[in-house]
Amino acid sequence: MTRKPPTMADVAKAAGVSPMTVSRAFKRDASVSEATRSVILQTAETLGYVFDATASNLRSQRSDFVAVTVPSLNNANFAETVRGLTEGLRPAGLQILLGYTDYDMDEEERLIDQFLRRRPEAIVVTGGRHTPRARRLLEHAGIAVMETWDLPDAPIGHVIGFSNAEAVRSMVDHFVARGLTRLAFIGGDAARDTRGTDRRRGFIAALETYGLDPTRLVDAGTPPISMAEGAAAMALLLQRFPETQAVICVSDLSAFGALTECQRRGIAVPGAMEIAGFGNYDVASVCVPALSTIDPHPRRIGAETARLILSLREMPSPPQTISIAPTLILRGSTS
Amino acid sequence: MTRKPPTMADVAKAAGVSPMTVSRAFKRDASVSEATRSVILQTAETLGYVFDATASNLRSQRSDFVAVTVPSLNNANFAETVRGLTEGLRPAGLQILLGYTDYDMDEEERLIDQFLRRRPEAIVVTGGRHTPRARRLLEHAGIAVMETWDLPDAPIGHVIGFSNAEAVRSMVDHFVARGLTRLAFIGGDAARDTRGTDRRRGFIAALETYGLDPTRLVDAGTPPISMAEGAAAMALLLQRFPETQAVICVSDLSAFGALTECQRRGIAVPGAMEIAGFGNYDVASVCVPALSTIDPHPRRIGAETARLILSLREMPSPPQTISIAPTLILRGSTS
DNA sequence: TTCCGTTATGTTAACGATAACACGCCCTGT
DNA sequence: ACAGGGCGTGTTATCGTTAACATAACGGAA
Repeated sequence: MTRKPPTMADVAKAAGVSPMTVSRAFKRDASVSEATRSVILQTAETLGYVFDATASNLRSQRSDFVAVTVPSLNNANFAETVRGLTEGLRPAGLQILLGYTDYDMDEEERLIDQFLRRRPEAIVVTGGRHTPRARRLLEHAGIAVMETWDLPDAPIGHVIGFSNAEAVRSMVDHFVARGLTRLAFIGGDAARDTRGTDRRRGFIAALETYGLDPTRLVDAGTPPISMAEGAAAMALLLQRFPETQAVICVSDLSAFGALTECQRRGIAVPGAMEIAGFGNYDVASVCVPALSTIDPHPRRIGAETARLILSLREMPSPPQTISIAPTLILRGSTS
Repeated sequence: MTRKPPTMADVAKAAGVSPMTVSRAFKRDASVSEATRSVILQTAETLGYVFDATASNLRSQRSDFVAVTVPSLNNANFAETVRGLTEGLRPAGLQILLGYTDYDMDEEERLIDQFLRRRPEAIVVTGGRHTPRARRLLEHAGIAVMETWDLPDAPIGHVIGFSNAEAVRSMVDHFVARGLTRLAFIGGDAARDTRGTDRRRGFIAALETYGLDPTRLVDAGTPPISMAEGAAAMALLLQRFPETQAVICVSDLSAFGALTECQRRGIAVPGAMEIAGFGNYDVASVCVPALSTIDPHPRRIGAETARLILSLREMPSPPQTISIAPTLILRGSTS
C-alpha cells in the first residue's frame, strides 16, 4: 500500500498539462495563466504532491541554501546574528543551513566540508581564523564567503564585523577616565576562542597605552565560558589580585557569574569592585546592579550580511569589509 | 577563467578509472582496492573536486538530512536538545536541517513545508500542537515524525517528551509540603506557547487538588518570555496579590527576573517570597539565592530522539512514546 | 584441471526537475 | 488586412550521481 509519492509528471497528467507547466506553476514569476495555475495547485494538493527541491537544485544548479556556521547555538549573540540572516534572506527564498562548531576549528573545517557539498549560494562563518584546509576550501568554493564577528587581517572574502580589541579598549578608557587604575581581565586565551583572545589582547594593549599594569589576567576556562566559570574566576581574582578595582569580563555571562561571587562574599559592586561584561545579554540589563557592557549589534551583523549576500547575487563585487561599530553601554556596575 | 567545477567524470578521467569507481571511492564501505581509492582521492584533491550531495541525494533517494524545528535558537534548553540530536546523528552521517519557529505555529507550518521539500529522512518538531495543514503534511510525509518536549494527546508519530503539567505539579507539591498555601504563577497563556500554557494548567490543577486558590496568575507576555518580563510580572504580582508566599515561573529566565525585582524592592528571597523556575538554566544555579527549578533533561530528549531515529532506520516500528521524567531541583530560593 | 566464489571494476539507465528553444494564438498598430 | 510582439504552453535534453546488473581476474577446493 506504500505506493511511491507523486512527481510533477503525475500532477501534470492529472491536471492535463505538461510537466513544464506544472514546474512553472510552482515558481513565483513564471508565466502561467491564473486559471491553469490554480488547477495545477489544486491537483497537486489533492494528490499530496510535495515539490522535490533536490531535483530542482540539481537541474537548475542553484540550491537556495546559505550555509552558516556559528560557534554555539546557545548564545544570544550568535542567535541574533542568525535571526538577522534568516529575516534578511527569507524574502529571497533562501534557506539557512545552520551548524555549530563548538568553538572548535577542526569541527568548523568538517562542517564547511559537509556544507560545501550541498552547493550553497554563499557561506557565512564566524570569525576570521580557520584551519589551513578550511581556508583552502573556502577560497576555492567559488561562492561568496562572509566572515563575521571579526576584522581578519587576511580576509578570505567579504567581512562583516568589528574589532574585538578596540571594543574592549573603549571599556578600559571608561575605567581610566573614572580614575581606576588597577584593572583586571577575566577570560581565557584558549586558541579556540579567537574573539575572546582578541578581547584580552585589546585589554592588555590598552593598559600598556596608559602605562598601567596589564598582568591581572585570570583564565576562566575554555569557551563557552559559563556563568559558573565567571564566578570561579572572580574567586581566583580576589585571591591573586586583591588590590583590583575593576574587572572586564570576556562576556556578560562570566561577568554576571563574577558579580554573584561578589554578592556571596559581601563585596559591594560597585564600591569595592566594579564589573563590566561584553555582549549586552539580557542578564546584564536585568541583574542588580545592572552590568556595563558592550553591544556588538549582533542582529545588524546578520542583517548586513544578508543584505550583502543578496546584493552580490544581483551584481558580483570585489571583497567588501563592512564595519559595525560596537556601542559602549554604561550601567550601575561601573558607577 | 572561471571554468566550471570538476565532476566525478573529470576525476575519473584524470585517475584513469570509471566514474562508478570514483563514486565507490567516496563511500565508506564500498569495495574498492586501497590503491585505487588513494589514487582517486589524491586526484580529487588535486583537481579541487567537491562531492555533489545534491546529485547523490537525487539518485540514491536519500538525503541524509534530519529536519528539526525548535521554537527558538536562543534558548539553552532547545539548544541542548539540538546538541543531543547532533551528537547522536553525526556518527550515522546524518546532517541536521535546523529551523526556528519563533513560537509561531504558522511559521512552523511554513518551515515544515519547506523542509519536507528537501526529503529529510525524519522530522523532529517541538511540541504536540500544530496547524491543521502542518499536521496533514506531517501525517502524509512518509517519514518518521518525532514530537518532542511534550506528551501530545493525539501524537502524529513518535513522541519523546514529558508532561509539563505534571512537572509543575511536583513543584506545587514541594511548596505545599513546606506549608505554603498562597501560591502564584507567572507566565502567559498565549496560544503560541503551548508548553507554557500546559505548565500553567498544571499549576491550576494541582492547586485545585489541594483545595487552594488557583487564581493568582500573572501574564508575563508572549514568549519567549524574557528576564525583563519576569521582573515586570513580579511587580504586577506584588501589586495585585501582595499576600503571595511563593511563585512558580514559567521558566528560569522569568524567575530570575522576578528575583531581581524583589532585590530591587528589598524583599527577602526566601523569607518574604519564595521563587521557583523551570528549565534548570545556568542562571538558576549561579544567582543569589540559587533558584529551585525543574530539569527537563533537554540533552537526553535530543539523544533519545536521535537513538530512535537510527533504530527506525534499521527496523521500522509502530509509533513509540518515550517519557523522560523531569527532575525537581531544590535550591536556596525555596527554603 | 575444473569450477565456483570472491573481489574489483565497468556499463547503462535512471532519479525528478527545468533551461533552452519552439510554437501557436491573440491583440495592436498602420 | 497583415506584420510584429507578447503571452501561455509544449518538447527535448540535461544536471551529477549511483542502483542494478555485467564482467574480468584470481584463488582455492574438489
